[in-house]
Amino acid sequence: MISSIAELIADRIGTMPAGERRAAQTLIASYPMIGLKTVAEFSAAAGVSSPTILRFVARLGFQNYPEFQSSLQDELAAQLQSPAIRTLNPPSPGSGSASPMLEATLDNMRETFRHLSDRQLADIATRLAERRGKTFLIGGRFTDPLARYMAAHLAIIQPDVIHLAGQESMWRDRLIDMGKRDVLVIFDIRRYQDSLVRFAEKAHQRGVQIVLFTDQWLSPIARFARHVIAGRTAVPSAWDSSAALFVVAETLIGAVTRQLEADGARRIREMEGLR
Amino acid sequence: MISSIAELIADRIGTMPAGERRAAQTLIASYPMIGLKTVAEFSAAAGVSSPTILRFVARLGFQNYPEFQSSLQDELAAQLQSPAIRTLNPPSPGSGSASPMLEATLDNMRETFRHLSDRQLADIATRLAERRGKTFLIGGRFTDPLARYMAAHLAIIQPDVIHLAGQESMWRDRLIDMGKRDVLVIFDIRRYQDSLVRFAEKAHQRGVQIVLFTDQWLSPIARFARHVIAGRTAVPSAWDSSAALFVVAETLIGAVTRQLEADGARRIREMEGLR
DNA sequence: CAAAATACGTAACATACGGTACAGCGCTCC
DNA sequence: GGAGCGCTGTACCGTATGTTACGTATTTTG
Repeated sequence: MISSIAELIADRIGTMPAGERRAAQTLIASYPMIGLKTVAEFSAAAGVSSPTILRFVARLGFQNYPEFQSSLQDELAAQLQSPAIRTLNPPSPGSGSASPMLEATLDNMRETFRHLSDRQLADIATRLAERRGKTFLIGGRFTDPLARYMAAHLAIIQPDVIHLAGQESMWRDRLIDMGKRDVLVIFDIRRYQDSLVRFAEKAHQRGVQIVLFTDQWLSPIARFARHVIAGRTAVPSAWDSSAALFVVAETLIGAVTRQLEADGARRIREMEGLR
Repeated sequence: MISSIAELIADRIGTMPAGERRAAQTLIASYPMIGLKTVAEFSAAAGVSSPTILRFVARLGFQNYPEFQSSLQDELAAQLQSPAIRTLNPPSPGSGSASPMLEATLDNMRETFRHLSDRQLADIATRLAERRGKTFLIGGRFTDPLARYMAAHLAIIQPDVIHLAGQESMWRDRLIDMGKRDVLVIFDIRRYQDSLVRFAEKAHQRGVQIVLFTDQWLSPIARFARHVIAGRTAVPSAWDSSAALFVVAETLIGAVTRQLEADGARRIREMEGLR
């Protein structure tokens, strides 16, 4: 059953030629506001010509553009009048043909944060913000991108943020630079990598404070870690999901940024100047 | 402080003559839908003449009717785009005061998937699974980790998955290997990177099919893309959030894996053997 | 109660909006 | 490599829309 124009588009977008598909994507991207404007504005936003927009609405089954707009407006009106039914798509949260994957991921995040106190996050953020030493980040086979993501942001708001990439032997050489005043952020989920565990242990011996992102079964690195963040990873897929950890990472990035606001703002301005 | 047109009307309705007051009441009654229709319809609904409507919007301080409509639309858009602030939406059990960051992220994901049909995801997955050619992945400053994450998974279940890393000049040299049968997955969110846009354009000219992960404002690369995935990125933080795109990426990885199950399983076993 | 001012609607007008015909281009399929 | 088809944009057209001028009705004021 097709109840909204958005669904209608999703249903037919596959059969559309390139130009009309761009129109469809533009509309979906800022649904449905663009559709309420004039054909000229719509076409400009989509980067196509007016006739393409008209052919697009025609393909959706509307006689003309005004009819299409009216339909959008009716949809909007219905949405606004019953905020309860709002999220019009997932009528029964948790079911929907939508995506069991999405539902599981959302659940994972809620669960992850339920077991994560604001206090704990704040502590970690503070530790990362007080720049007594350097910040190292590293991850496993699938989680290294998370380390990179975090490093990319942190490196902008403070100095001495180092992502450990490449071969295992490369990291090991960096150990010599690491000491009590430094922090090591490690991402490690199943199947836990021996190389990471070994590395964490050595760092720990040198007095480095370890912040561990892992799954609910806890990587063995938890033994050495000062702070452990355990994220849910189970989803209906062949792979584990790192999405919950990703969100925690973003939250942390935000918190650190806030704490460094004064310093950070200056750094960011300087950086913008350099680009 | 007056922030909405509704407030503006409430503020001035006392000073209006009878006809304009009826117009005001009619608009408030079904706010703001009537205001988006034509002057003729508005006037009919209010039982007054067209000029009265025009005098009404003029009294509100607008130069002309279209300007008034644009203002209404902007207001609507703002309402729709921040689902979190919207009507006390059910805090969903287990959330509590926890983190506005988390709430915003969850909303972003729901919104992102609401605009994303199963069909579209399936199409992209199929395209990635039918290995006629190679699969290239690349991302921007903050999103390159997402490209890596996806590449790390895809590379396991199929051959010829290449993550384009390093300097811009490095990618350009890979262009020569790219052709009609290949797919290029690009991650690009604000602020869009010129280098990526240029690269996408050249790839497009070579006939490469582009799958674009971007934000709701659409990277200019959307012009060249065969498939566009627009994720919500707004969160209460100094940074944009890529979490929604991350989840889409994971979903896609899962879908591709399922399609390649037969082949994939064999490959995974072989790989395990090699380690 | 008269006269003026204000408000409102009718009707004419100009603009810009949606719609269409047509030609060029690229793509696919022999 | 060539022929056919389908998609797209340019240019133009008719019209519906917002806008304005003006005359009438209604209220207000001296």
